[in-house]
Amino acid sequence: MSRGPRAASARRDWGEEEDGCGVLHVDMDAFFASVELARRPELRGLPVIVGGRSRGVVLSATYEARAFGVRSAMPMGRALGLCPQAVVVAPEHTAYRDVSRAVMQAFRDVTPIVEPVSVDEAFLDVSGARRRLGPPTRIGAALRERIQAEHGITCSVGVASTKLVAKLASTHAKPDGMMLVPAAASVDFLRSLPVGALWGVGERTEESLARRGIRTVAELGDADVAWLRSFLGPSLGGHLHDLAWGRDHRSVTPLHEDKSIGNETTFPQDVRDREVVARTVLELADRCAARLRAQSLVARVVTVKVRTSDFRTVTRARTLVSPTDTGQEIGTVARELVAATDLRGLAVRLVGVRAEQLEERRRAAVQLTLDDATTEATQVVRAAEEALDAVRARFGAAAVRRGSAVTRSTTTRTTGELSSE
DNA sequence: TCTGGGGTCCTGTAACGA
DNA sequence: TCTGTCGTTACAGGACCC
Repeated sequence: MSRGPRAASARRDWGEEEDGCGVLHVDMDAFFASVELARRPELRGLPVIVGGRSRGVVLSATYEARAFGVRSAMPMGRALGLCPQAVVVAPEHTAYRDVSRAVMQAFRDVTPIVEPVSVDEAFLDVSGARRRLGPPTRIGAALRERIQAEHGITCSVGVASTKLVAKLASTHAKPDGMMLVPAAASVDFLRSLPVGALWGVGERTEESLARRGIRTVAELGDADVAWLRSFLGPSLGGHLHDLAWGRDHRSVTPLHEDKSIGNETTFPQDVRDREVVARTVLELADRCAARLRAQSLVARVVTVKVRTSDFRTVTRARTLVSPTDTGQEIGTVARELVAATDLRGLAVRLVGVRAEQLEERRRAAVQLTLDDATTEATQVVRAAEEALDAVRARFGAAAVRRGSAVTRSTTTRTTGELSSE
């Protein structure tokens, strides 16, 4: 869901000239909630909130729920306070992923230059498809029709000359609309918006700018760049000033390499028992490692994240001697990092494990300079974990768990390091 | 109101080797 | 041998995105 604010008196019509407007931004409307409505038509017309457990936040909400002030990322308690009659649906991520894949494929039928931004949005470069399929707005309309027909969900499309403007245009077209911003109108369009609409301006930056009297993109553009850099930093200051004048040279790039892979979890209740925390860290490390292996990647850095009951977050990282993709190695390092963290006597709210500095396993294997015994031991561990990957692929993720990650009462049935259930 | 989980990127600081 | 400096790297924290 797009967070960016719109201008209160936003103009929707900026002209019809499509020359040079080769960038489409397609954004599903209330994606998770819409998929749920398509799966369960009896919910249509009702305020529906997709969200997690007691400590969760709103992941998505239908426009009926939004009418009560419900927004994404809002704590569930508050959302239900605003809209007590809302139907709360637990998220079904595999369903969303399936729809997402099909929608992305529909985009690729139009152009090979598709850059997914998240499960529910993507940029398309359609400048090469014009002769075959017509002007960008015709392509956008066809896509909207196809997605509605095949999946029963609506989306909004922004058409512009740059990614930033296309993205903002789709936000203004919501819900279930399309908006074209001709290249010549880009700067006027941008200047009509509040600064918070720009990518990279979140709550903090918006506040910082407001304190200095800057509330609109026009005011940002007219400000002195050196002055902006002095309090926003050299990178962000220059970048935002460029965006304010429509200078956005980022192209639509279909290829994307993961920079990190991580898993984290918030406990239903804050946890004081360090053993429970350690067990959870091992489970997260295993999930992380399995994802690395699935992508044939290895990681050189292991990072842990611990959030205490006062919502303070601490991260600790360690660079490994050689990159790895085994849960055992990642888990050992992660557990040590967590154990060495000073929690000031507070209970733990969340723990996370992340693998960083990723490289292809094939390439990393050539560079390994480990002695033979260590290499052999690592290979044995990896072979065992790969066997578990195969079991999980067949019988589900819960089919096998690490012995040390299982509570005492269940380990009585097991004898080895790994237990199956 | 009480704050998820998946990420990326930037910045400041400390450590280190030349 | 000691000290200062400079560039690089690692680490920690935080802002931001969906």
